Amino acid sequence: MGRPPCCDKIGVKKGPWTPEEDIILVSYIQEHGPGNWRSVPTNTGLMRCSKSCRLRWTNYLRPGIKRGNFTDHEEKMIIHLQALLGNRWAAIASYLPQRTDNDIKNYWNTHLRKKLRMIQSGCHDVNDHPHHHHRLHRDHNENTRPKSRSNGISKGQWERRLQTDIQTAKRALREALSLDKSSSGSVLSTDSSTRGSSDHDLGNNNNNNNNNNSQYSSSAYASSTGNIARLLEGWMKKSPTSLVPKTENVHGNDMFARCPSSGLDHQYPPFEYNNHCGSISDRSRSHSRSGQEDRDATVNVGIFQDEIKPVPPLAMLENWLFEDGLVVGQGQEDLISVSLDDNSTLF
DNA sequence: AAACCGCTCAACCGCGCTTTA
DNA sequence: TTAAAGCGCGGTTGAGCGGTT
Repeated sequence: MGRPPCCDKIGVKKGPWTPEEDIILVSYIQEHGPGNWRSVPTNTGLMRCSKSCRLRWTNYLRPGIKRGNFTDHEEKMIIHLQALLGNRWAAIASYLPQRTDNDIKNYWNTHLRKKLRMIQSGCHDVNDHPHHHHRLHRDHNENTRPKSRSNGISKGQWERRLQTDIQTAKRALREALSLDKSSSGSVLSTDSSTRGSSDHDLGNNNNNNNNNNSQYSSSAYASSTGNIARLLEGWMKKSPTSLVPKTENVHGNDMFARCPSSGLDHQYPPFEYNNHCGSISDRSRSHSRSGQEDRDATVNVGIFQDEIKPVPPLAMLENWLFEDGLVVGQGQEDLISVSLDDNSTLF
């Protein structure tokens, strides 16, 4: 007997969420906090599956989410984190607290994978005009994520393969980024022409001044989402201290100034972000995947305590990536040994 | 102007894994 | 120990949009 569905399929609404539904969901979470999703449809009257509610919250309604154009820096972070971690989108998203794993996955699939493929194939014409390229092929073989789940490779094989993959990815990445640096316009830069009106923005601007997408167009629903965001903002301002992010902008455009997750920075984050490069200085090197330790670290931090996860020090990753073979920076061997010998630390 | 086509992305599904009671 | 609940992810779908013909 298999696992029962998270909800019965009868009478469950599917499809895009309406602003009214968003408000209902947000109001409920405002009162009860996220979690116990199974009870959400029951208690709110939403004709939605509990999983759908959770996804809607985590991907779109949760405070601190930035939507819309990815900055060059975010793009580069995604690229080299993907090279490091494979398609572990949640892990990657933990370094970009304003972005959701779904958002990053979509961005990777629709933009970055294509760009990297073109770069690696020696084609430098990476203008991302939608009509200059054929539809993305679903090339599943290029995933670097270990597929131990599906193919049952052993941990040893997994690690060797990961190490090989990492080396390959690092080479490719160095090439890509050197191309990027050598050109006046970033090779990997976000092509705003491809993003157009489909970019949804919660009414917040990115504080990256290098990002020239100062004007976003927004769809009707984006503005609806913006309304929800404003509703949340108001709620945050009047909420008890434990729930109130100590920032005037809960949607966190100033993530690098207030990090790790603006709007969530009241959660005693283990890392600080560098304002400009976005790197993370390690405040607490020793974190554990142990649930108890995580819980201990986030005790009494409010209703969003499940939304911050400790992440490995990105500065180390960056140093390792960019300085590999050039300068043996402090911590590189550490990182390699950590990542390959102590999975509990990195993963 | 309309049909067609390709792209984007929100949303869904299914599955395996982990956590919790 | 077990089942339920939740999480993370890969894969996919389809509406909406914009460019091309």
